[in-house]
Amino acid sequence: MGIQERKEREKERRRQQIMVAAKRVFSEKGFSKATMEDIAQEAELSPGTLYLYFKNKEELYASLSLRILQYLLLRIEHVNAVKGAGPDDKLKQLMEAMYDVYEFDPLIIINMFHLQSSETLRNLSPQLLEEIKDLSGKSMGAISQIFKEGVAKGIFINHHPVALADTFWSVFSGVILWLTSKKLIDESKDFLKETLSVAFEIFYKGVKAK
Amino acid sequence: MGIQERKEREKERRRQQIMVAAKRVFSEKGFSKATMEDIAQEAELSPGTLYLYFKNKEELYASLSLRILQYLLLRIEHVNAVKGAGPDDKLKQLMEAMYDVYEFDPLIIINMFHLQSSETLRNLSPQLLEEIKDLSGKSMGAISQIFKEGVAKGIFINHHPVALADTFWSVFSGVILWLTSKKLIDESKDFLKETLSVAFEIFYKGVKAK
Amino acid sequence: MGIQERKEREKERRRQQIMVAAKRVFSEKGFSKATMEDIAQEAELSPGTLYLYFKNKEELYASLSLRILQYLLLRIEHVNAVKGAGPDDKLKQLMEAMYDVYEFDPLIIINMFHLQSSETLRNLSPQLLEEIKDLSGKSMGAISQIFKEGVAKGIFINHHPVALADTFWSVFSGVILWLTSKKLIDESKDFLKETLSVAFEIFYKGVKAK
Amino acid sequence: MGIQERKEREKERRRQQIMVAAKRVFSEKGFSKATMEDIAQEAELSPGTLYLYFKNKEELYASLSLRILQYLLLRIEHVNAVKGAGPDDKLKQLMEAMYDVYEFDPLIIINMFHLQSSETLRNLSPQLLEEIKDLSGKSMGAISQIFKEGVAKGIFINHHPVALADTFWSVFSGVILWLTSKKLIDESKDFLKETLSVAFEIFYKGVKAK
DNA sequence: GATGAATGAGTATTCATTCAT
DNA sequence: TATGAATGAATACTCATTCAT
Repeated sequence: MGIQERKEREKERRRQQIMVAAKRVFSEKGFSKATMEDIAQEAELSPGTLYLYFKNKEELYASLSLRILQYLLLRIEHVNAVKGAGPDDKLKQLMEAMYDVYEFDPLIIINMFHLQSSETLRNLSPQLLEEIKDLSGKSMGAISQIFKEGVAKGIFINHHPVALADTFWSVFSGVILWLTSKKLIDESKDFLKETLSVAFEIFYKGVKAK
Repeated sequence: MGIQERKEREKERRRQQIMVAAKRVFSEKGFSKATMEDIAQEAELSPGTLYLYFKNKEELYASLSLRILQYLLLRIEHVNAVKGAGPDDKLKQLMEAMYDVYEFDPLIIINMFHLQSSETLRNLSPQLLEEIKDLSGKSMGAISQIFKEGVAKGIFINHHPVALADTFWSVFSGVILWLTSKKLIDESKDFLKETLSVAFEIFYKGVKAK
Repeated sequence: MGIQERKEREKERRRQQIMVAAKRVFSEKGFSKATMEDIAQEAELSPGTLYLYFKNKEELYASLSLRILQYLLLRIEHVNAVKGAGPDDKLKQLMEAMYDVYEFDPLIIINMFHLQSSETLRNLSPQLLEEIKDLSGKSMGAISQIFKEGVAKGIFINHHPVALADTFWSVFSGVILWLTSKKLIDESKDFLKETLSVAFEIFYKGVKAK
Repeated sequence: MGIQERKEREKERRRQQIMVAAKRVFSEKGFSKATMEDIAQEAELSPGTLYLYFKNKEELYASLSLRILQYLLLRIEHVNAVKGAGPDDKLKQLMEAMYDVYEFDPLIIINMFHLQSSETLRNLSPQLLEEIKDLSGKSMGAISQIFKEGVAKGIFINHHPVALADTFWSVFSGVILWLTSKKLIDESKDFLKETLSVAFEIFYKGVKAK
């Protein structure tokens, strides 16, 4: 078992090593332009080895999303679990959590969108697909929960919590993508943070009842 | 002259025919997965013919953006030109305009983002590139103008008009992309419209001073 | 018949117009890289029109050779026909004739070689093929005739006249191609003439008996 | 080390295998008409494999020239290095060397000419380009050296050694090309050898002083 | 005759994936 | 397990040739 375990750990280490390399390469070139050769080189492995750990290119890409989704859920649940904090506070903390997640892996937004391609989904193993769906659902549920409380207590405007959660996520991803497209992010992280602040301030003010 | 003119029109008709086909195919498969063969088949033409009207795949794709950008600018300028309307009204009309633009061509957001790729830009003819830059700039300028007025009159919160315009666009594109990724748009246009309304309402309330 | 004749002449004029353009384009780009579109543009005609006068690209190219071969034969026969001139004189005049032919159309050498490609021959009409073979044979025969006389009179070394004729032609084409490959011709026509002189001088001295 | 070495040798073997196939195919069809598919088939490999060993079609073609140039230089330098041999002898040996080179690879002439195309040069890697230029230069230099000696000793006519070297090469390539174009080479190697002899004899006699 | 738009077969090149070692 | 050489299907783009007008 000790041996079994060590092997298991070693295997996980390799997966991580590949994913780190893949993240860098996908991040720089995008999914289509990045080649498995690129990733193998970045990971200092041979192309063949990649296929020992990931079924194919799509699954390697998707597994990146899985990791970030895990982190996302962790952070959001942590916000939700704080005792004694009102929806107001939680919303603010949620904003910060989202920013941290983005810092942890700026690809998060692109990942989330790429994942939806039916072509991509077709190539994933059912197990991975299931995990991703599960994590996405839980994350959105946790965000909704915050809004549910706020609406229930009359602190937030009377919209369906899921709609508010969707809108919250939209604002966040919209800002990221917009700034990315304007090439403003690479030049200045401060600018991104500031713009996100403005966006959230507006969102926050707009969300409050009365 | 009649002949010259008719030929010109015929040529334009073909361009449109190809663009309509391209829009469908790109829309379904995305830029990388769509092949020129696909588009030719959809347009009921041979692959070679596409190249009589568009320099290459990138330029065909970009020309789709050009058309939508033209329509976008038209609508925004129209909003701005209304006499006697306050920033409040204009903002509401701007929201409606954006929705119309989206209905005119749902690919608008994806187009805008794809366009930024430096690889893409490299392959465009300087003329087309110039036109696109010009139109994008003008559109964003027109949106900023509305916010400039609102801020100047103390109706909107005191943020830089360009920042507000960016945020406005972010909210819009974020909602679209988010719902697209959830495959909710195809299933229900009403749901999109409603979600956009919620998002804009929140944005609108958040933007108002006091 | 007047009408018939005028049409005939008009048709010939067009053929010439196309051939002049083709010569320029082939000369600049070589056979494979030159496109029918290029030639049509140079001739200020449409691509389709080219096919009214020439069966295909190969035949257009071959017809250029035909013209130059006609001129070549004319010049060589003229040298041969001079009364009272000895083989010595004739050889010198032959050298000059060759140079004139080259000036008339520098493509002559390349043409002669390209023509041999079995792929090319396959695409020629039997009639054109026959004409070309006929002209080539006659030209080489006429050159051989000069050497035949020289050998018979003991003025030239005792080699088979055809071998000498082949060698003569080889020296000429060899110099042209060699200088072309060194890009020396375009830069200086004088250099070509001088090098040809040296080559012919050597040839001349080597050819003389004793 | 043993492994490293064996791999290296295996790799070189593959390069040779491809080059042999390429030589055959280019030889038969010429550069433009030969396809990479043809070559792959001849080499009993897949098209993709060719690109593991050669950057592109141009470079594969050029590498054929490189090999023949290496052999050419080897032979010429060997002639030049013979102690006690006069320019006369060396010239004769040079003739034989040239013939051997031709037998080693009959494509030599065509290769040399194709190489000059600026289009071709553009597609070569700088390293390969440099090697080719270097070898060509050295070969011509070595030939010139023989003539330089002959002229200095008053054995050869008083022309610039480089001019004589150019002429020598011209005669050689001219004969080859001319006979090739007449399809005489394939039918009878003896005929080529004889014609080359005649040509070189003439050249030799013409080159001698007095 | 002349046109030039349309064709579609042809080709170099790339790259995800496999498999013998 | 790991390798990386080999594969071969896939694809953007070109261009000689045709044919309706």
